[in-house]
Amino acid sequence: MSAFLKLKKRKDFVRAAKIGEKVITTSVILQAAQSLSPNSIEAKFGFTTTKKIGKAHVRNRARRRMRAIVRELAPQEALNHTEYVLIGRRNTAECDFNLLRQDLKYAFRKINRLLYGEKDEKFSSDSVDMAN
RNA sequence: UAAGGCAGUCGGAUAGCUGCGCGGAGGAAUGGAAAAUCCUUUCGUGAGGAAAGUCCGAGCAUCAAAGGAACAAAACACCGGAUAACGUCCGGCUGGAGCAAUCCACGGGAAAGUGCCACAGAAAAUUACCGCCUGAUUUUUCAGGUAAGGUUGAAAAGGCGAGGUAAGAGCUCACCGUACUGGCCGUAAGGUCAGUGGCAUAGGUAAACCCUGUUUGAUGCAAGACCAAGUUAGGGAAUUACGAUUUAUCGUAUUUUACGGAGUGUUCCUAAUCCGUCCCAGAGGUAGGUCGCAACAAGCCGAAUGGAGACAUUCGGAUUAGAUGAAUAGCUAUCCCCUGUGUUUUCAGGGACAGAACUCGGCUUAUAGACUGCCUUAUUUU
RNA sequence: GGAGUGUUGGCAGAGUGGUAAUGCAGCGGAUUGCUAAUCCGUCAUCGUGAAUAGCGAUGCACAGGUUCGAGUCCUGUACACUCCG
Repeated sequence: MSAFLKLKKRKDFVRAAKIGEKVITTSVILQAAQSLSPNSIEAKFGFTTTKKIGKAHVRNRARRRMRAIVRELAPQEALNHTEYVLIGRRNTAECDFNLLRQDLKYAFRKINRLLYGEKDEKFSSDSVDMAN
């Protein structure tokens, strides 16, 4: 099993886009929404790469790089009961990996603040503790 | 050595750490147990020559049977061969390009018919404006002959030269082209030699309709098969027969054969199937899952034999991708190659085209760079 | 994965194989004291040129082919859009 749970339904992706919050960086776009079902405790992730960013092998590469970073950052940055959607951009497949990591880290922190406000900072830190 | 042509091979390599899909094996948990799910350890394995475009041909599956006939629609088209099949491949022919090796060509039929050929031009298909010649008339016309010369155009009734004539004309002749006939060579397309016809068989276009011949049923793994949560539930009205009675209600049974109807572009045939009192539910089947589908194939590699070759036959050998919001990644080091700076080292940047989705045979398109073999031409040396 | 449709000036949109229509926008001029409306002209690109004159060449997504001649017919490529669960 992979280190994180995946989003599989189109419905979930659309909900994250419409209801949820959105943060845009130069290398990647992050969307997030609170999970509906009470059963799912852990954070879930989905990846989108449109035809706009390139041909099939470029899209594959972008998706793999995003997945690699999420695997690295998810334990520290992602919150429980939340569904995240990452959308690839034109330079996702080619840019420096460190830049991608910085962008995503920033995006995670900003979106968590937007989603839960300042109050839930504690909750966030709790989850980090739990993850650790 | 330089330039070129053809055929073929490869498509960065190695190591380490952290991870992912699939398969095998072991362990732990849930569970009465099995199955199943999930966690974990370990071993194995994990993109291409085009995986691409979806342009052809097959397997496979469904449509009652892929069975027959006609029509419609579509594709193909020099000749011979190869192949499971093909619009593919091989060898030849014809025409064209090149000094040559070699390359290119949808390359049947225009004397079955129909259409179209703008503008220009007398005329774009059974043509005659100017002209030339003869005769009449007379000072510009008429009748006849002619298709040499002129203009237009992409294209104007074989070309060129000589004879001939009132002027001309294949009218006659030589050479070339072309058509027909015959001999020889070739399986054939065709080649070649000889003869004959003067060519009234009078132009082009079939990637215009069409004609001739050959081939093709349709739909594509989102085909299709199986399991199946949830949801819904049941019966109601009618025909006929019988029985009961409250004489218009209830109960039970029935709606068979014959006959009619039905269906893959259309019509028909063969034999089979289904439906037939009607409506609706049920029969089933949605979400989801399993199979199809993962090591076996008209496949690949090597050798021998046959063949001019495509290829065939025989023998031997190798083989583990299998996802389904979809696995092959991230980082580091060393080497290799390219570009820049440049004497070199160092340094910096970069690594073509591109990602399996049921499986094969082709075609087409994209592709940095490297290598191998053979052939042609030119130059130099021996 | 599969099945189809399309691409024409800045925008919309016609176009039997034979001179690339038309409308809107833009630009120039007329009209007006000024503007709007109206009317007239121009309006793809390049070269030549003093020139928004004239002339020539290239243009209908791109590249080949058939034809005397392709926006149109044939083949391939690119891009855009639609449908099938």
